[in-house]
Amino acid sequence: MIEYHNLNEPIYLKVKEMIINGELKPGEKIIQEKIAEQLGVSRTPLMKALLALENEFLVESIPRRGMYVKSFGEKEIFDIYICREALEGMAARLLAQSNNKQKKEQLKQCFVPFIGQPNININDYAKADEQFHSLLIKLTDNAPLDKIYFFGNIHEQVINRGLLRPPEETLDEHIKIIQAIEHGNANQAEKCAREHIEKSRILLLNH
Amino acid sequence: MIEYHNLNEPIYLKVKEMIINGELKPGEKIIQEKIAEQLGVSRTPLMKALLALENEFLVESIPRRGMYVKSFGEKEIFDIYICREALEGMAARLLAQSNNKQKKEQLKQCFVPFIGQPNININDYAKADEQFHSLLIKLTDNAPLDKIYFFGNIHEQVINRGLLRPPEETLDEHIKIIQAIEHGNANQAEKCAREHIEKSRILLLNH
DNA sequence: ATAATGAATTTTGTATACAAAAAACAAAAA
DNA sequence: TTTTTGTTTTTTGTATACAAAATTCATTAT
Repeated sequence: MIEYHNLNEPIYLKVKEMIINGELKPGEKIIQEKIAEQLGVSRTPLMKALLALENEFLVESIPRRGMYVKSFGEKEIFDIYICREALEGMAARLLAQSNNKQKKEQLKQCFVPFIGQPNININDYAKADEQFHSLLIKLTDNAPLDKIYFFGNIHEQVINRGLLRPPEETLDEHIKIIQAIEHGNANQAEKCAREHIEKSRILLLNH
Repeated sequence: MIEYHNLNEPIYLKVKEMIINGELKPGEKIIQEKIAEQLGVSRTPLMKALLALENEFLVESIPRRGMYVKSFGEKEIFDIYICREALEGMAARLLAQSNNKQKKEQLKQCFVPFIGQPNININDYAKADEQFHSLLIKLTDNAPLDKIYFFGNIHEQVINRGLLRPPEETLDEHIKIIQAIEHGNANQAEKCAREHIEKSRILLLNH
C-alpha cells in the first residue's frame, strides 16, 4: 500500500476512515452520489477509491446493486487469521534469514517501552502491537507480500471488537518471535509467529 | 476471482488475455482511449478493469503518467514464489485437516492420466499442473486465501518463460502432496507443498 | 389488513466533455 | 552536433449527462 493513487489517495483514506470509525456501518450500502457529495468530488474518483477498498476486503460490490461496507462473520475473520498465520510466519522466517541488524533492531524497539513494566496502558500496547505486525511484513522487502497487507485493516476491525489478548500474555510471545529472528533461527521464528496468531484465532472461536 | 464485476468482466478478461498472450507487452504503456476503442467501450469501464488488474499485479499505475503492463524482474518472481510457498503450504495443511473425501479425490484426479505413462505431453501436463495448484487454493473454502490468487496469473507468466520443471521430476512431488493430504498428515502435506514450490524457486535463481 | 401490481423515484453503469498535466516535437542557441 | 526552450499534441483525471436497472411507494385488489 502506501502512496496509493497519489491523486485519489485522500478520497481513499477518507472513505476508509469512515468505515473504520463506524461512520459507515458494516453491511450499509454506500450510495455513491451521497458520499461523493460529502467529500466534494464526483463519482468517478470515488469509484476508484471504492474499487481499491474492495480489494482490501473493506467493501463488497454486488453488480448492479451497489457497493456495501463489508461485514465480517466469525468464519471470515477465522479465514483471515489463517492467511495471517501463513504470511506472517513466512515473514518471520525471512527476517530471521536476513542479517540486517538494523531491521531486527526496529522490531525490538516496538516493545522495549513495555518490558518489565507493571502497568501497561492497553491503548499504547495495542498501537505497538499493530506497529509490530505491520513492520514484520514491511521489513521483508517483498512487494507482493506487502500488497497482501489488507489484513492490516482487518486487524483493526478485530481490535475494535475487543478481541485483543492481554499484554501479560502476548508480550512474551512477541519477544520470543523477536529473539528467534535476532538469533537467525528461521524455523523457530516462523513457529513462534504462527503460534502467536493461532492463539488469537482460537480465542476468537470461543468468542 | 471468478465472477468478477459481472458487468465489466468481459473487458477485464479481454485485457488480461491481451497481457497474457503478449499483445500488450511487459512495460508497455496502456493508452486508455486506444484500448477502449479497440474493445468498443469507453474509458470508464475500462478503468475499472485496469484497477482490478492492478490489484492482481498484472498492471502497474503511475499517477498522472498512466497504466503500464507490469514487467517482472527475477527478484519479483522470486518474491511471488515466497508468497506461494506460504499460502499453498497452508492450503495443503488445511485440506489434510479436512475430511472431505470428495475434495481429496478431485486433487488426485489431476494427475491420474499421467501416472505410469512413459511419454507425457508437456502441454497437457502443464495444464494439469496449473489446475492442481488452482484447486489446492479453491478447495480450502477460504475466501481471502482465494482472493490472493492473483499469483495464478504469474504462474502462467512463469510457464511462458519456459521455467517449467520436467514432469519426471514434479509428478512424484505432486503425488506426495496428494498422498499426505489423503492420509490427513497436515505437517507432511504442508512440508511437501512448500518444498515443491521451493525447488522451482531455486531453479529460477540459476536461470 | 395484507398482498399484488404498476407508476415514480433513486441509483447504477457507461459515454462524453473538458481542463490540467505530460509527452512529443520543432526551432533556436550553445 | 547537442542542448535548451517554447509550442503543439496527446493523455490523464474529473465532472457531468443520460439510459437502464433496481428500489420505493402508492394504489388497487383480495
